[in-house]
Amino acid sequence: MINARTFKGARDFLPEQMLHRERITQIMRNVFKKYGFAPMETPAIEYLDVLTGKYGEDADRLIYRLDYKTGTKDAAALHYDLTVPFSRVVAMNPHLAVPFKRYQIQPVWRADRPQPHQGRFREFVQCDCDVVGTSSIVVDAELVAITYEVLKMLGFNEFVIKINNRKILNGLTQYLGLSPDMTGEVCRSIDKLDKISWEEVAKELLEKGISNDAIKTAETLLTKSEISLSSLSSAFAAIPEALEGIRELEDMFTYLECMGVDAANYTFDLSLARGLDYYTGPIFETKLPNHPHIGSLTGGGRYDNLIGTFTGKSMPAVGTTLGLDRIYTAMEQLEMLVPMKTSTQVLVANFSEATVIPCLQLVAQLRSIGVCTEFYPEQVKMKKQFAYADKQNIQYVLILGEDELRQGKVSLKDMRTGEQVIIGLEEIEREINK
RNA sequence: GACAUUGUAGCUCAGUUGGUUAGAGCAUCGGAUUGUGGUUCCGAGGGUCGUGGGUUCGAGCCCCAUCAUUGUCCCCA
Repeated sequence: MINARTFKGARDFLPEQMLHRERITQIMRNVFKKYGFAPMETPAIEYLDVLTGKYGEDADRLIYRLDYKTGTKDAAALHYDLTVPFSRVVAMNPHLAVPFKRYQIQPVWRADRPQPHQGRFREFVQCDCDVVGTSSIVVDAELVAITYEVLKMLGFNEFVIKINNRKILNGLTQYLGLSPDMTGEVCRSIDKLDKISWEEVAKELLEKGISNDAIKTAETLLTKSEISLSSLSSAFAAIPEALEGIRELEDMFTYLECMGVDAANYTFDLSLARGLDYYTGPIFETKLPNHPHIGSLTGGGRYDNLIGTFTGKSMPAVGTTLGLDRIYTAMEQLEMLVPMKTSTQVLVANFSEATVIPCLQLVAQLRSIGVCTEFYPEQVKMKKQFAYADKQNIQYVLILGEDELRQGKVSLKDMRTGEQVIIGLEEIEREINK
């Protein structure tokens, strides 16, 4: 016998999960389309060299390499995200009308340690929307607006979209008198500020060889609960790159406000870093402040140099990912998902041999007017059929038995209230839509 | 990859200083005079106690190994 089991970090989704997941992605699709994004897909499998060298050293180790022909030019891997494959597509299709806006919903794979409670898996679904071909910060703002709109529609209230800019972080490193190649290290440490105290971060920075002076300087900027962009711009007055980043964010916030995004749900956060190497401009990430153990729900940013790694010519691009599994995990833990086992609204009971034909005609009629209807396939006790409806959370049971057939009527029971009425066929639709 | 945690029925767990035939709740299935669920009552099935060694007259319990789990870190959606 073979031990039936799922691969570590991968999951099956039964109907009660899939109904929710489909609802979530449907909301996303609708919002993406409303903002002018069109669907796209890329293969799950890519040549290894297409993927490597874009994410940073740590992340490269998490790419799922396939054993197939290792060490050859054909070395392959499962895609680690959807942004890099998308960039490859853009590089291969130079005549795309820009700005090109696409969304893409597919599983991705990462070879790290699963932590389901935090919403971390090896196989998980990313829902990306990206725009290439424009440097306008308007689209960066639109991506944040999309994130806001989707999360609001799903019923989230206490979420924060943190926004920062790689240009500001580069400026910060300069400001601290550190060499540019320290930016990554410094960012990784300060990024932890939402989880650990400044003292612990400072200790980590010291271990990384950052001078005490630099740490002291950093402290004045990072330990203010919320440092404003304007106060930062006076601190960074002599650093042109940082000033540019600050201006971009000021514009972004203006746009967000006029698009009606609630300021309670987004904030500038100097400590937001994001690990992926390819980001160049604004970056953003959504967290639930009351549930910090759940990783970021969404994350994205501008990556103006990524497509250039395939073409040699840089091309502005910005995108964000909505993490279906993170969102789902959060909704599960916050008890935002009402139990659902089926879309069926009406179960027609199978009373006897003599009523099968009229029942099937009734079922067809209900389906033709868009009512999701099931006919119980076997003639078993009513008790069993009602118990099935109950277990499946089907709201209505319809009986067309011999008595009803004689009267030309049906019995309709509302399983939630327990009420049962005898009505004519033409009244069914009105009754279940009551 | 580092540290910690836990492995007993499908699930959640009891199981005394080591002592007969390993228990409960939930879930599943069947029944309570044959046209009605979610409440109740009765009954049934289901476990080589993660695996392999060792100690012992005797191991679910003690020892060693191994596999797996879960959590934190790292990093991320």
